[in-house]
Amino acid sequence: MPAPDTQGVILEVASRLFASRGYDAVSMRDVAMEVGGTPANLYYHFKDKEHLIRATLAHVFSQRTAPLEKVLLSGSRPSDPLEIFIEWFVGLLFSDSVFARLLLRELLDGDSARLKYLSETVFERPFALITRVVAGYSTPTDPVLFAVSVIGLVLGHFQLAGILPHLPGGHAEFADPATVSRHTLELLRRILQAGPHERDAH
Amino acid sequence: MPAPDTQGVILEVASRLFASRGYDAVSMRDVAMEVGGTPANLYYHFKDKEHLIRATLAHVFSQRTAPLEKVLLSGSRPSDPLEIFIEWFVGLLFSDSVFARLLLRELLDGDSARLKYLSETVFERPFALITRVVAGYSTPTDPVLFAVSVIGLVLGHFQLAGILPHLPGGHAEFADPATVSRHTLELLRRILQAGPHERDAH
DNA sequence: GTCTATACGCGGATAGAC
DNA sequence: GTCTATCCGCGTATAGAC
Repeated sequence: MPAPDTQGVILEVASRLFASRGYDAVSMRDVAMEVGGTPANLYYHFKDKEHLIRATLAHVFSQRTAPLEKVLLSGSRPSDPLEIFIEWFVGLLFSDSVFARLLLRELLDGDSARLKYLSETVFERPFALITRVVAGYSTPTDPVLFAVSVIGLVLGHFQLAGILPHLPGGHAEFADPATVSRHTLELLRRILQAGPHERDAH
Repeated sequence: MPAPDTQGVILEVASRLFASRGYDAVSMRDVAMEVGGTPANLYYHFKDKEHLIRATLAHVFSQRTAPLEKVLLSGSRPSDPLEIFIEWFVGLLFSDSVFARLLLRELLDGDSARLKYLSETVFERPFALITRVVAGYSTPTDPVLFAVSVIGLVLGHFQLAGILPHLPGGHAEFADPATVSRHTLELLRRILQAGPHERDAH
């Protein structure tokens, strides 16, 4: 077994806490306590709280998006890449709340510098992959813009899942991954088939 | 002119600060200072911070969503209700960062009790209205689920607007309201036209 | 690497005068 | 209604021993 690897343990604990409660609501004391150490030791491994946050984000985002490349290549032949992506992304969001919540936190509160940093270090690749996937279809507008729609649609469904049960007509099943996955795919297929380029598609 | 109305002033200031920095990062002192008063006086008007937050949210959400009913009715005839809604919602999100950010904050961090409270007091009506709008078209699946897609799609575009300029191919114009509005409408129209119920629509 | 001890300001919240 | 004064715990961060 590998050495205890304190840094890794800290990042795991921090990612869980930051994701569920937010950066401000989680103190260095909280993280240290749950790691089984002291705040002082955290400051040995990370210069300050901001650096711990950045390291946590980079760790989680890069780790979780790394499989995408493989997933897209190794899909079973009959399914199309868009389906593979949607199912992977929906599955990730709904099953991995650490990833999901940290991502939404950054989109909401990440300052421009942090977003730029994260884009360059981790998001560029996966976003380019998704753009290339949708570019394989005959998109009604610019593929990049359409990629944003695809990601946004899934993200939106995930976010609304929490409030949906309280809204009129909002059955709980509308907020489950299988439904979201099937439904968004259905919508996207209709868009992809309805265009004037229909003949060239597929 | 109406009386100074301290409560209202507090809510305005609080909504601005909470929206931009988050609840934890804004102290009662911060709010008091910007209001031109003291923390003690805030506690005269609101039991504690949690109550101030709830009052702020209810204030902002109900105020901003109130016009929706009128907007949907008074649309110029040639445009369809979905277009009216999309343009209103996109415009609201992109022009009113207080509303937009508080909404996203709640979807992310609102506990179930607060989401239930907000749903019952302010979101039920607008959501039902939107559901009814989309139900006027031949939606491919359940109208409620489709309403979630419509809201989610717009919300997703708005959220990604902040990071888009840093991503490959992410031109700044893709993140502006006019583009988002036009583009999402284009997508939705394709979905609405592609269904097997096409003949019955419109 | 990890600890103990500690500095010091800021946080929510209340008592009681005006 | 609004203030001054205050309590007290918790926050980040560091010094220095082990």
